[in-house]
Amino acid sequence: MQRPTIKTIAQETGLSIATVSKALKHSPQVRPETRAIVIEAAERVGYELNMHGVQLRTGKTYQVAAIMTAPGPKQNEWEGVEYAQLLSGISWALEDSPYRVSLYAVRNFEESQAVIKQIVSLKKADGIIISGTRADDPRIRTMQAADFPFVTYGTSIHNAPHAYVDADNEQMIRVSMARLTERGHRRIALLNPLSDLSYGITRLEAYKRALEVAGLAYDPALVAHGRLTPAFGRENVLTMSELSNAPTAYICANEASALGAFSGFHERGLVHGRDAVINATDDLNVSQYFAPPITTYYLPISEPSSLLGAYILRRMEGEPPEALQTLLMPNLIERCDDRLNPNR
Amino acid sequence: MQRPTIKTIAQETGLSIATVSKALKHSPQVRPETRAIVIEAAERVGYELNMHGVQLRTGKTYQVAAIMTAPGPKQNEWEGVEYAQLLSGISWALEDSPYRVSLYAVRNFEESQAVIKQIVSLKKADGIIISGTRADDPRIRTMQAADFPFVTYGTSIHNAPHAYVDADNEQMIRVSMARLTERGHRRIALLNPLSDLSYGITRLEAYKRALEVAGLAYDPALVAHGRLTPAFGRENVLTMSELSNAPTAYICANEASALGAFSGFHERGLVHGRDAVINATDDLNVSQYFAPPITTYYLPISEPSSLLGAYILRRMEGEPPEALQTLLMPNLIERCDDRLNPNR
DNA sequence: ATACACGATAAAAACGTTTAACTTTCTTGT
DNA sequence: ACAAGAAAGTTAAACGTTTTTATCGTGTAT
Repeated sequence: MQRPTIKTIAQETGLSIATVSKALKHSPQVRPETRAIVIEAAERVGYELNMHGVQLRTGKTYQVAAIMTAPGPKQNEWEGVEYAQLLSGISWALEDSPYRVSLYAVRNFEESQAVIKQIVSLKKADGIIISGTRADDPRIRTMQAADFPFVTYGTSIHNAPHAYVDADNEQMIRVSMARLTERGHRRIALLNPLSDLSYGITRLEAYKRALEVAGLAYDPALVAHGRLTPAFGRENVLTMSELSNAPTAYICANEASALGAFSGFHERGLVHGRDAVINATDDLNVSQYFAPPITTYYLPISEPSSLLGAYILRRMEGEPPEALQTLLMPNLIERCDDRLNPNR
Repeated sequence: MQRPTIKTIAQETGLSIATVSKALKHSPQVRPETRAIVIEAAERVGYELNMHGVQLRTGKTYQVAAIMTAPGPKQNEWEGVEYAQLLSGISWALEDSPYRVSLYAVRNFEESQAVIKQIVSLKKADGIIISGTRADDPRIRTMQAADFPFVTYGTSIHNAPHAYVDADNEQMIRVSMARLTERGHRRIALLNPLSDLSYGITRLEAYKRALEVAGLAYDPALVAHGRLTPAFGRENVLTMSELSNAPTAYICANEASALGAFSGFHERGLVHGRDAVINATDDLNVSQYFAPPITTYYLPISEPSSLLGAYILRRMEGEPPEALQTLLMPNLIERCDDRLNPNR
């Protein structure tokens, strides 16, 4: 038994395939009664739209490309793990639409650039979702030049307006810094993502402004940029804690680097809350299981991810990008007093 | 300017589209000289195969469906994070093929069953990769009944032979247990995945056999089944450590539950190496950053994931499933002596 | 010389859908 | 009563590819 097509329904109902097609798409050109007949027949024979026919005819792919930058197969660092939740969130947001998530894993920025050019020029998808945006991102320019729908996870600084979702990094750092300086911290380290990433820049600038407000000097030795792995967090605690004027607080850009920072504490014999404290941003809700639990900004990854999915749908329907821009403010979870206490 | 098709090449060369099509697919029906002309013209005009035409004509989708079971959007536990690396590994394995990874996020087993039935009956993909296999897995039966190519991450126990990749859980538990009993442990807790999962059963049975070998009694109070979140690890340490005869070693099925176990230690004031030890399986290489680092079985997730990709390709080409079965043995990394030492 | 096979190419049909253009029937305003 | 227009269908073409079948020389055996 062959899979039924609109032709099957046409024969079944005595109508033409054109009418069947129109009826199924709720075209006003067909009478409600006729439509009812078609729908009934469709259900009776178990009809399901064959996307291949649609794709060929319309040129639409009904694919949303998710570009996932992950380090090569050989590097097995704990990095980018939040991508799993990000992808499933996007996937769920598209659930009731005809769109599917098509995965493009790339190793680095250059590859992502090449992949995006390909998707755009060969129209391998109808929309693109990228992350890891740079201050001036050439991928964004590529997609804008081709008028191709896309949403970014992360803002850009020098690009023309586009749809994005991001955490409010500026506010996070501002509040974090105020809170720490209030509690007596004078030497605060910033463990930041790679310096070409847009949110790295945002965070650094907010950090500098906060120092100024608190009347503290900016010391480049307390700022590190790198891939946000546990190794990165560990290395920097090892180095910075040896400074003559070591930091008493570390602000980690994610949970992985925070875990690594703890590892550095352990190695150096530092006690959290006595010698220094760690604050972090966490979108996997894992910092509460650290020993001790630490103060974090928590933004459940499901929120930005479902927004990304919703926004790409609306973008593909032609909604202007200006209406699709959101900065989400993570929740401050104070698991720790974060004042240094010499008796601990 | 329109995108060039085989028709463009046909006009360009004066050949028919049939010949062009055959030439491009290296059919023996066309002379080498003719083929050379076609290839040259194709490159000159920048021809790229349009998959939609192929898909409609051949019925092949060139999609590999990756079924990803992740808890619903509302639950933001640190679970399933290794999926990101798993997906990127699969995606890379398919890189040089015409196949793409199409993501299907599901919330639970029932949904995955429904999704698989749909993919199989509506031929929404050419192959399927699933994980979280059960002892007797109905999804496997569905796919086998339809003679649909698939590979599982995880073995099954009662199903007919199929292509799979898995870690060697039996050996892992056997060696782990021998090592711990050798070091004097008499009360060993097993933090296991959900009991309907195939590898949960494998691990439990290996655990029981190891107890027997060591002449130790099986105590159900030392075995827990559940979703492998940090919360799970923590809860079980909290409970088990209160037993009159508390365990001196915890074997955790993944790094998330191990992290949670540490959190339980901290809560109860237990010291790792003095009161008890934690061993784990880890495919993200994160246990080395625990404080202290713990002994783990480490299997870089890139290995099984690239195998999964390679196997589904071979399976779709018709290779029999019996040739595509691999148990990978993780590396034992001893970061800790794991003997209890009261002076620590 | 004639039939035959063979090698290389062309013609045509098909996959399932959408949509522009057309036809027929019915309604409506004058 | 009649032209104009709307409403509801139908016809046919098109998207890009593969594949079956047909065509046409050309070389070979009888």
